[in-house]
Amino acid sequence: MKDTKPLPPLPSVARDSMADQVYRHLRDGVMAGRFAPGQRLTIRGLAEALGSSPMPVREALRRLQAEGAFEFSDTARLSVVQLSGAQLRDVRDARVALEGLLAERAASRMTGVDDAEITQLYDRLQAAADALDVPGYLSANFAFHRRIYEIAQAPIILGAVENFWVLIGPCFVLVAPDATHLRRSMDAHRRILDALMHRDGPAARAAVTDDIMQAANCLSRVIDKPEKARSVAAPKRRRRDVSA
Amino acid sequence: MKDTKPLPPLPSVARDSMADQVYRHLRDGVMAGRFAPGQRLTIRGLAEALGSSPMPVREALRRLQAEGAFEFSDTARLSVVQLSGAQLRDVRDARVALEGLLAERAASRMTGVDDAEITQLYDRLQAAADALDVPGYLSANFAFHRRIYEIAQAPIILGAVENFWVLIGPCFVLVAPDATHLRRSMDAHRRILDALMHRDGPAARAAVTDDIMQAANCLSRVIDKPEKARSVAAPKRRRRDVSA
DNA sequence: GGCACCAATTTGTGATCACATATCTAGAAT
DNA sequence: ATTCTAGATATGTGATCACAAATTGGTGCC
Repeated sequence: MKDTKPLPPLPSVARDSMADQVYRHLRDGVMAGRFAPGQRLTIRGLAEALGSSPMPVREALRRLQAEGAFEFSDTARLSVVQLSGAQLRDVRDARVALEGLLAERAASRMTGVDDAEITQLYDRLQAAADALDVPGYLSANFAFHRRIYEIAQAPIILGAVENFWVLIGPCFVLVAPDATHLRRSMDAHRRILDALMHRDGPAARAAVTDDIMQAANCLSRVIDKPEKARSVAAPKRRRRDVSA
Repeated sequence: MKDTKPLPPLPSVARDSMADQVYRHLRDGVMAGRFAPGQRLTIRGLAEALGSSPMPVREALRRLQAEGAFEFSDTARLSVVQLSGAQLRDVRDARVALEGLLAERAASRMTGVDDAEITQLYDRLQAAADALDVPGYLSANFAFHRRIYEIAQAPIILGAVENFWVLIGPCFVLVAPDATHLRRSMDAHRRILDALMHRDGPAARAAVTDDIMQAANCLSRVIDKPEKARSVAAPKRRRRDVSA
């Protein structure tokens, strides 16, 4: 009769409002390169695609606006942020500084359990690279780096780093699956893995730096060059928002 | 009769919605240390204090949640984020990395016009320090650093740095006006100023690093020590939200 | 006196509506 | 055929309401 008390201690699954779900969904989508730079979206359109009312979408978008993923134009129109070449270099430099810090710290805190997990994520990354699966590669790449940085036990810094990932996510829709780039990238990842296994902080920092620099070089080749590839950002007419 | 066209070109003041105003107001308040760590707030209370409906406040809070200034607990209760000692050290390290980068870059891009502006902001900072005016000092301090970093022309990185400032803002309500600390801080600021005037990047980075490290030391003395000072965060009863 | 229990209030969340403005679509004039 | 214009539609913003969960305040029981 009075077993109404033993219930409260249940995990409570950390509170997951609809706005939170929409937020994570959109954020993951941005980081996985499912939105093109400059792409126009609408609150109502996203709400319909996600099967919710506009309200949770509004709140999720405000968060993503703060993170720099989306922007509201002067005329209050919603669009995916489009980074310039200079801004892309800023992100690169900031990433080198912050992720280098995290990589170095992670190397000194690695344990045997971490070795196994990191290696497993590395294998998944390799598989995505072999399959030339860009979205899959992006997800696996971020998962690989995130797991490493989590070992550094600096959630605040990791949060800032993830914000930068959100910024560069859309840029990757402009780059086609390039075997050469993927191979070079995997080379850097291999060096990151080795450095971590040897608990070599400076080497881990150097490898992460190379990885970031190389990704930036790859992106700089397609940014600030309004040649083609714009077909992705502006599909002529009917720019109905994506369902992703 | 057809003078409806010549109007559009008006400045349009860059679109300033009520949600934007509330956002800036709260953000400035947090950075100026007008909110205590852990302080409980309510959407309706803030809306009433700011003379708006709950709607703009909700959207502003979502942005500030993304920046880490406020948080919604498991039970969806709103409060000012309270950084632990470890998190404070993370912010310190990230600031050293990012602000050092910006300071070094600023030193190489300084012009005579910048010299005058920075000097002027330095004088304002000195005045606030002499008056032992903590809120005024905080505002002047951030304005001084922001102006310097703007010269580095890396808005993306500056945005990330300002996010860190938002995080440490509330901590400063716990620290009383300390003449010793303020004097030491002004010493670092003096060195920053000198380095910039001599266009000495490495020296500017070193001075900024010292400034950040010293501020962190100051804060670490009052964080993670639940002695008193909690009277500010929890005014016994009636924790009606502030009007600031 | 302390503690458990229940009613009243508070509060975040989601939904819906009204409105102003921007954008789009058609139609007409040249 | 092109361009300009006016009607129609689309869209972000702000306000209000309903609701469920949580907090609070008081009451009585041990």
